[in-house]
Amino acid sequence: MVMNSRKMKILKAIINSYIDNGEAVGSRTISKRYDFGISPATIRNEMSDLEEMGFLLRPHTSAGRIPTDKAYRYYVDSLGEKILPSHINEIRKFIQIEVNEIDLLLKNSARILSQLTRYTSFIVAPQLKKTRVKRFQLVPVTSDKVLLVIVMQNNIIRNIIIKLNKPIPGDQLNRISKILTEKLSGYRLEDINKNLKRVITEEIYSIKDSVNMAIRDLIPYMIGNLMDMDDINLYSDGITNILNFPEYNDLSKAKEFISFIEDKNSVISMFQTVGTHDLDISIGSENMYEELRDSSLITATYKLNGRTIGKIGVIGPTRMDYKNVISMVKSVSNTMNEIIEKNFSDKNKE
Amino acid sequence: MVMNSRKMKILKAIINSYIDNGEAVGSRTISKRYDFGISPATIRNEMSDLEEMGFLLRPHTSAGRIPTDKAYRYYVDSLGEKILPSHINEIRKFIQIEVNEIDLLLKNSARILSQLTRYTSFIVAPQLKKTRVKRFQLVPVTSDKVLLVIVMQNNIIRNIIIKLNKPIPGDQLNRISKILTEKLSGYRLEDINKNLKRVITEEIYSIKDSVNMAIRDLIPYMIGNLMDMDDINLYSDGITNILNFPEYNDLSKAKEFISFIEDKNSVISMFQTVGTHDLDISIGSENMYEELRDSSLITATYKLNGRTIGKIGVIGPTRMDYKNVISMVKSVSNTMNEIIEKNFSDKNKE
DNA sequence: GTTAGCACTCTCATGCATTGAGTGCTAAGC
DNA sequence: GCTTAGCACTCAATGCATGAGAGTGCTAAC
Repeated sequence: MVMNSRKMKILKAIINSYIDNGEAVGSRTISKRYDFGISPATIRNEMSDLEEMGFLLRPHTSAGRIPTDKAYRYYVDSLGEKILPSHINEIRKFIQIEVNEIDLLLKNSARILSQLTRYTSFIVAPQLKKTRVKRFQLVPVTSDKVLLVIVMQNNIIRNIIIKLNKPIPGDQLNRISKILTEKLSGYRLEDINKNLKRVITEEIYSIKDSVNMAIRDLIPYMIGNLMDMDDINLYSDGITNILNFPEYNDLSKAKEFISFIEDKNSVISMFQTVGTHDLDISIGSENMYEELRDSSLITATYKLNGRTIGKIGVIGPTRMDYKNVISMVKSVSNTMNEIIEKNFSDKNKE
Repeated sequence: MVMNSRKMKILKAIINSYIDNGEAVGSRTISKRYDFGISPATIRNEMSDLEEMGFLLRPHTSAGRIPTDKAYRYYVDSLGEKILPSHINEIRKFIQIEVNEIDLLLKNSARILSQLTRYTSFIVAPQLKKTRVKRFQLVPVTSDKVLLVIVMQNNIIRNIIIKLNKPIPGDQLNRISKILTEKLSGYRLEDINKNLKRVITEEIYSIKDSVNMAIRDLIPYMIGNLMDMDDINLYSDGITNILNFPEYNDLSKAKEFISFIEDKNSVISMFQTVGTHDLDISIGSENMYEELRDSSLITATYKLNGRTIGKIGVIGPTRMDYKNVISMVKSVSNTMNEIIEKNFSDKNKE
């Protein structure tokens, strides 16, 4: 049995109809709604073939047919690269081109993505451990606490509050900040923590300066805290959107799904199983996780200086409006790239 | 008709039973489960009285009776102040006594509160506008961006990134930070923004110093950004917990509830309608919001230096395990107070 | 004042027949 | 040989009747 253009037309019609209504479609429906110039009986024959080929299945004898994961895959592949970004203006307006804090950008992007698609959106924040440090600044808070502000080379900023055993005189903090910046800028966060730990410590310890003792006191706390800071951050939005879809009218199913996507760790490892292309689509059974066997996942990346620094994604039922969702995911990722480029790229290096 | 001790015993038995099972309770059930030494028929008479008094109602003739909001109110009032905090160790362990960032404390508190109660928890973060500033520190980010770190007198820290028109030389930033701290520390954030805006501006403009021009450039941006920072922050957790309760098996009801509590603004204004006691309870129809007519809200406050700075709350069905929830809300609020006292109070003033 | 007995009410689950959508097959038509 | 009208068949969904079960109110006896 081989696919031909008429089978293809019918398959697409079935998929579109099913995506619209969520109801199994029969031969008469297709014949009436689309004017293919062939009778329901003929369509029945073709549908029977498509079923044999694994593109359709019947929930039960007297229902119509619904597309299989294979059919969605075929459909999505046939859409190809033709899908254009859309809603660009809406997205830009909502996300704001001028955004200074990357966290806000990610949060807003997750929100607009879930609002546009009506599905659940996720955004994996950039991991900082591979990022290089540009500057340290210590700020006194109380007698036994200092704030360590870290400015990364990509202009992302992180705060760590460090509790000291011995207070460091306030007037020494600027001097120490300067030394830390001199000695440590350009290193990756993870290197400061691991490999270079000893080297750096020695180098800094050897400083002939009045603040030597204060630094000695500070360093261990700093190293301990740097890594805590870097757990992967995840933004999500529209988790309860799925309650609007008939496939989750079964509450136990909805709960299973929600408890999966509410678990930060499962979602993060889910993101690690998908590809790393600019756009990846994972349909139903293609997902590694049992809990997502009825869901599709559309992911894209966002970049800084050409390097992927994070991922965004939308999860919805396999009966998903792929065309639109793909286009929106593309748009949001493009817009994010543009904004990140503008606000955080190397061009802005001091 | 007047309440007597037997009626009271029966009413409490009915409420407890209904809280446990969520099923209307009949006279035989009470007679069997509790050994009151009276027959179902007698209980029936008493129940009939209680119904007349407005404490019970029947969903339909052949069902048992369920408590009204008035009954819950009576029940809760009769619990009085006797309820003791519980789960203290669990809470402390989870929240961590040593917490440096208040945001983390709030997030963790919301989580443990929803996990313990199995309902939805909320925490309203402290508003900063009434808080006084302790220190400013500017940190260079790029040539056209500086980071303004604000340390409040309660040791809460906020970052604002300010985009400049004219770059400020890096070596002037520490000097400017010092001037800003000298001139502005002790003022409330809102005063810096509003009333004192002009005065402060003039005072700072009058500084005879080489950095005068830089400050003139900075101030307008700073003032514009200060207020943005202060939208009320809300943490919530366990929103989907309600799906576990039979009263929300009706999906449309669940959706109505979820879309209400997912809307930050409704929740914040809801918190503004409840009392400001250490503990407030709002049962079913006592709530101002139509969407909460079947829900109860238990709120408490948390304090810093004896002044209420925020609220915490739990929302669940009116058929709520009041005794336990009240006790847990009390515990969490107590633990928060303790931690805040330890880590953020005036005692830690420099 | 308490309680056993009883008629009554109402929901819920079950079973059964009906309906309707959809299919596959066959035979006739182009 | 492809297309299609006709028809028997299947199966979920719907509606309806029925009985069981839980609970009540009332009455009369204790």
